[in-house]
Amino acid sequence: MSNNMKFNTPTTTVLYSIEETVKAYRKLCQQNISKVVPNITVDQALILIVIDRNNMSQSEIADLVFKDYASMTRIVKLMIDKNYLSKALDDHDKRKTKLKITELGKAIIEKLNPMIELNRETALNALTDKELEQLHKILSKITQNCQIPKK
Amino acid sequence: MSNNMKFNTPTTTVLYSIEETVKAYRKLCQQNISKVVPNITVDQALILIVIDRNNMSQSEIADLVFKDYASMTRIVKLMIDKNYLSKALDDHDKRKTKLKITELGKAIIEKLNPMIELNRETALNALTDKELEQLHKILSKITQNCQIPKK
DNA sequence: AATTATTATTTGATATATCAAATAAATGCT
DNA sequence: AGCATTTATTTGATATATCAAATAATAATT
Repeated sequence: MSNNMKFNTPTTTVLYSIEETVKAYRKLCQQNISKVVPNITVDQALILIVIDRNNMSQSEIADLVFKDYASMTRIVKLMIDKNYLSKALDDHDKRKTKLKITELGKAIIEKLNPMIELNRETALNALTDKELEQLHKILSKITQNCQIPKK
Repeated sequence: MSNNMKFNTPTTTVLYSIEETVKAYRKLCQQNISKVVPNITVDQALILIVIDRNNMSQSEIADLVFKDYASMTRIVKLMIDKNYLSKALDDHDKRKTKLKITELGKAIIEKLNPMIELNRETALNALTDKELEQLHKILSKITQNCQIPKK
């Protein structure tokens, strides 16, 4: 009821402040990543690392990083062009795509790792474990609330 | 130190879960907004309302909603094409743009308002005032941590 | 007043988001 | 086996994000 006392106008709504944070974090990440690997985007960097750590099909990876399949197709294409990735069909299911990190890709991941760690530490500086837990819990609730039942 | 125990891989970092929430909320908003006003995007809807409530120049509005000026230019252009907005030069400073809501725009805002309220309520369902405060506080900290000093 | 610097906005180029429709391969059904 | 359905990915169209460079108007400086 009075829940929204301070969150009443569009400019003071949750989305507003959450989105502000996301944008600030992405900007920080992009700037720092560019210092160690020019010509790679935050999304590409994340996807590269996720592919490296998970042996999954393209759309499973997409789900993991919350990318639309169409977006994923295009991001992957760009990374193949830059020779970070290569693509092959899954032997057992030729609809599926298997993505492999190239040597160049692996070298880039090595460069990225410490910077990603730094970015996280920078963003979470002075946050307590408790706060992180709270944040996670609250965000989960909101995410849950926003789920649209698919019929 | 052990701060990151559970937040160690890229897929479990803050950005990850914050971005998940943002995307879920945006999706909900878009679906609901489309029900009352087809052919408008979440961003356009937000900007329309913010323009209506604030008598500011284009870039001030952009700052308010965290849009890049270039993006703002294009969003505004689309909304002018759809006759939601009109544009005029500021009399005292001809570099500045004054945006005005058209009659059609005003009618659309009327349709949007209740849905925006509903979206917020849906997203924040079952969240306590305390949680909202915590969320706001934690997000502010992170946003602050991510600020890049501009020289 | 003329020149330079700053500010507001735009444009170009490229990356990503999203929806709908198209493909192609695999599965399920009869 | 043959056909309909589902699944994984792609393509097209449009919107937005971001950076750099361009414009145009104002402000500051010499």
